[in-house]
Amino acid sequence: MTFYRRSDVTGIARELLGKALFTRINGNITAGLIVETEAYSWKERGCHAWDNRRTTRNAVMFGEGGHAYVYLCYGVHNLFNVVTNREGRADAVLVRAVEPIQGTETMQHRTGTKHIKRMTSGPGKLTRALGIERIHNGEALDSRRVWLEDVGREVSFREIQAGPRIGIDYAGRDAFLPWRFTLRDSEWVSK
DNA sequence: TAGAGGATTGAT
DNA sequence: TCAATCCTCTAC
Repeated sequence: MTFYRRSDVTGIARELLGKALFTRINGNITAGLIVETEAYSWKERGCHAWDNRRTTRNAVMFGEGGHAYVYLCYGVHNLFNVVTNREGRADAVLVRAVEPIQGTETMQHRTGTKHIKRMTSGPGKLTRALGIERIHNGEALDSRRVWLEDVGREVSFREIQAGPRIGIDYAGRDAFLPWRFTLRDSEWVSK
């Protein structure tokens, strides 16, 4: 868990590419290889914890790194973040897309889609496929229900593409920070 | 306690 | 381009 407790949130966001996000829901294990992430820091306006704003919703961001931050977006979608940094420093990495690697049929059943390529290509879609809901908010990421694993997928520096984050126009200049990271040429990224 | 709006998605 | 949808957050 020390991996998550560093202050380098953009470094962690890069390093999460190629790692796998697992869930076990009612005995069903599903997993996706992380191919797209975004970094958020309390130091910038894109972040829910900007300027150390502490609310009921974002409370887990202020806890120790290595926990899940799950919140409801637009009243419709659950978005999954990895809380990073030490207690009191509210940083997080949003997982925006994964490549299905286990339990694909279960994920198709949950999402009701035949198009596997579009099934997990977005932050709201991958949580639905993996069965992640707000009850998982605050869950430790070495738990039996939600966890991350290194599955031996090597990611070279050249494979990582950086660009501005999506959907945070309200953040002013901070919306231009190149804090969105994708695996170059992956067919599983959003949009 | 009311009102505005959101780290999205899929249909038009 | 637009509606869905439900809290959360802020201001009064």
